[in-house]
Amino acid sequence: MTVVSAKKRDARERILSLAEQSVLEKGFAATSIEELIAGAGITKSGFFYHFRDKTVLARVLLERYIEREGALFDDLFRRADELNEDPLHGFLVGLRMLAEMLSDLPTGHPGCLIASYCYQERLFDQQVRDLNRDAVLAWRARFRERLEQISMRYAPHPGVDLDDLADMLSAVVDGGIIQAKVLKEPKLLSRQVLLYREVVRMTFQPR
Amino acid sequence: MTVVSAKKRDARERILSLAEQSVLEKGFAATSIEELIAGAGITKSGFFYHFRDKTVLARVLLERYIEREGALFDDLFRRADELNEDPLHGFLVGLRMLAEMLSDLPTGHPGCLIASYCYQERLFDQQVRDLNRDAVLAWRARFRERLEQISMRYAPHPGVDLDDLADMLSAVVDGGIIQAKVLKEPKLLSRQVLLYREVVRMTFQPR
DNA sequence: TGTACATCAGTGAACGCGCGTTCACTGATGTAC
DNA sequence: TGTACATCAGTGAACGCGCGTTCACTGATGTAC
Repeated sequence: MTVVSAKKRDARERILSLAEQSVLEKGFAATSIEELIAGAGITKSGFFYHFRDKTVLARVLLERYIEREGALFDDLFRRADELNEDPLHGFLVGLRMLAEMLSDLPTGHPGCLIASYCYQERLFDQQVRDLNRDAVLAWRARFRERLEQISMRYAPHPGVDLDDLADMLSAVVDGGIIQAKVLKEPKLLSRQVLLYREVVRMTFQPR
Repeated sequence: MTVVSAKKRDARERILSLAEQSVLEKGFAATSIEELIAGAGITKSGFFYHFRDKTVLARVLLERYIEREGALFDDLFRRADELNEDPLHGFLVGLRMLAEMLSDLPTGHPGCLIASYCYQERLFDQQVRDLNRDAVLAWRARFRERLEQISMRYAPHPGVDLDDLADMLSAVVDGGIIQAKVLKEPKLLSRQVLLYREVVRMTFQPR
């Protein structure tokens, strides 16, 4: 009940959040258990009480990330849909809300764990790689379904494949995160999302 | 002159190419000098003859990558321009050539070193981070210049900013590489480039 | 209500291994005169 | 053409440090009867 005992209760959660930040900034291999326990205020054995070994940390970290970000997106686009009955307008509103949410992050987006793991894939076992794969497929399915709804009312521009257009949103976000981080221009990411929004508008614009 | 002496002469080059591959698959921290010298067939001291320490390897690796990829793109789009006097058609042809080049890579694109370094930025010193930054800005300038040429003949779709459209190509490539790697769908990357090409067409299409 | 036992969330000390780095040295090739 | 010296591309052995992991143990809290 006291602050101390409340702190004690979620040492595991503190480790996870410290680990996520460190992995996004230095990579998984360079994220040492030593630094995590120093930050979380427990001993090394305490770490191994919560995670059998470092590979378990990698898996839990990714599962947590996928679930959190998935819920965030689903929630955001559900809210956008409630404001609109037209699927195109709903998607456009959702994209605008996404851009606003991203531009509200004061220090910019901290990074995508899927991208980070992708560039260190040989550090991870098959289970983690499959997790990553399924996450990317889930993003595709998410947006693909919306685009399909839209295409039932508005004819898409010929030559634009809906699967590709669905993938493009994830690609633009992942690529935008990288550019924004490297250039230290946080706004770049939300600008890319707004440009993607424009692409969607052009794609379904009557010709 | 013999195979052996020729091999001996470019141990440094062998280290660099082994290192690049390993960094793209495991990250910089997990790429050990030990594995590089085993692959290159020299001793550890041999490595330190060529690179004062590991940070020098990181810098040389990135410089080499930036120069190589820059030359590749410049060459590709110069060839495309020579076939076309219209800047829009030249760019569209260049993008098609890029997509073809990418789809010809049998095992898919090996990865972008800039993206890899970005997700491990705290491992590197300011010099390397600046190198990365300048590289991203160079990509933006490259494409931005082309888009400007095009916009002098064709009015861009309102609401499409040319800087953002320039960044979008890099973003789509970086994001496409990640998705292609994670899904093990090499074709995804060239499909994204072709979709970007379609976006350029839509942007400059007369309305 | 009291006691016995189980579970939770750790502690403390030790382990071996691999890592990046240093240092004195060396054989082959190139250059000056 | 022969000799002296310099440079190039390494070798071999040793270094200490930090890393992930193990193991026996522990105090606080929860549960059964």
